[in-house]
Amino acid sequence: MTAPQVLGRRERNMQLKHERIFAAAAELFAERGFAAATTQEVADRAGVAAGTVFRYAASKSELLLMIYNRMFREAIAEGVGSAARPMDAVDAVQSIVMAVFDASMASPENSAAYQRELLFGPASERYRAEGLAIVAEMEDTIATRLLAAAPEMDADSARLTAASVFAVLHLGIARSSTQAHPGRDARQDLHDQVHLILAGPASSKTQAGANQQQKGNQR
Amino acid sequence: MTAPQVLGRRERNMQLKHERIFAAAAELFAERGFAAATTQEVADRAGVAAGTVFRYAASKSELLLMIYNRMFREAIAEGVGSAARPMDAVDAVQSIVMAVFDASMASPENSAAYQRELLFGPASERYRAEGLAIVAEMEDTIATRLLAAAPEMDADSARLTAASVFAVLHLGIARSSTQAHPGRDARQDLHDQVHLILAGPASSKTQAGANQQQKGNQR
DNA sequence: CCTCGATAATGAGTACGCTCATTCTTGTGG
DNA sequence: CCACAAGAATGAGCGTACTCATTATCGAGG
Repeated sequence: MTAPQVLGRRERNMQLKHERIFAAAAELFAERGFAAATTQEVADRAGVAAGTVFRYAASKSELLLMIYNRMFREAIAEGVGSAARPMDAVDAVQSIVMAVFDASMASPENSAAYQRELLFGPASERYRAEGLAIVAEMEDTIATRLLAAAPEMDADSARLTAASVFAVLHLGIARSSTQAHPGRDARQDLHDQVHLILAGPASSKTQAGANQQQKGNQR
Repeated sequence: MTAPQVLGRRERNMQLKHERIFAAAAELFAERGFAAATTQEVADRAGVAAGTVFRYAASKSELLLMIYNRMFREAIAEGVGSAARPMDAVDAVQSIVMAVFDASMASPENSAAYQRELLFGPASERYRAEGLAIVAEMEDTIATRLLAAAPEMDADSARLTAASVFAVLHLGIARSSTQAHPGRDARQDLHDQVHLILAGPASSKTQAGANQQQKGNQR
């Protein structure tokens, strides 16, 4: 259905191995967590030798990036989707941010590891570059949305504001795994932070107003 | 000979070893970078066995946290100090943020590693907890300063805004080591981001304008 | 079909962070 | 001064991510 099968056995096998390794890693990370899973286990489950894993991913982290880049992209798409209907720009950005955050909460520990590897890992690696490109796209989308709602704003401010929104999202995901602020509702805090960044302190009527809005009304 | 010697040889030796290990780690990380230095080298330079290092620091990361917590604290104090004279609240926060950022630029790679370990490391460790407390203090200081300038603002908004400022600083330090945005001036971007967060999009004229603004313009 | 160059796969080897059973040191009571 | 308990120091050993010389496999040309 896709391309004509000009693939020889060699390329075919490589493609299958790539898929098996990817799938094995995804399963193991989901079952036991990124930190606890070993590359040997990934190799075993994929039915390849230990060294073979590293012909398909430069590092263990790259396996995580491969897997979560997809999740990240899909969450953004979902958030953009629910922002499609006419909507206040702030709410549109919120729906993107909260979609990513909610997706992260499916496995907070692995998502935190993803954020860590994405932003602090070696830049040379392929899937990290891909992940950073997704971040850049997300920031672009947000900046564009802000500009559409406020054409008098200059482009650089919109871009920097979008970067700040991502920074807050990044730290929100990071802190959700390590219970740095145990008493707080991380989701609500993130929502309020984005609101404060986009609408400014002046526009927040009261804290109660920002804080008490219904949990379910985002999307 | 200095303090009253109530210490036995035992405690005295432990104290000296702690200092030697701390100093050896600081030197090695400065010379070769955190990632390249090994705990064996730290032990050798401190004149102790490999295992002894781990009686004084729970992990290699803890060595880094020990060292950079001090730098972080001092940078904040310096920033707070230069914000002591009467000053616009936005500028006061800027002086804190930029002091930390500038201090980080003395060794961007290690500072990025510090941010990584601080926010993503295991919470149980002693020096990480200490570092997080410094972050909390910094956010408190910023929140208090914002409230002083705008008493009508509610406390939670100030706190969340301060957290956003830290998030942007954190990511700024992270990106300064990995050249994620090569064409950009990271310092200027950080400055502008803080300005946008604190003063809101409406008040920003241009990038240059944000940089060159007068000190006296009240909010 | 056979040969042979290219390259994919292998798995023992390496480096390094960290552990822990053992050894050494210190302070104390007799 | 000696014996001994507490606990600090040691360093060989372990687990794991990653490497690389060697081996297995593929595909093209004869």
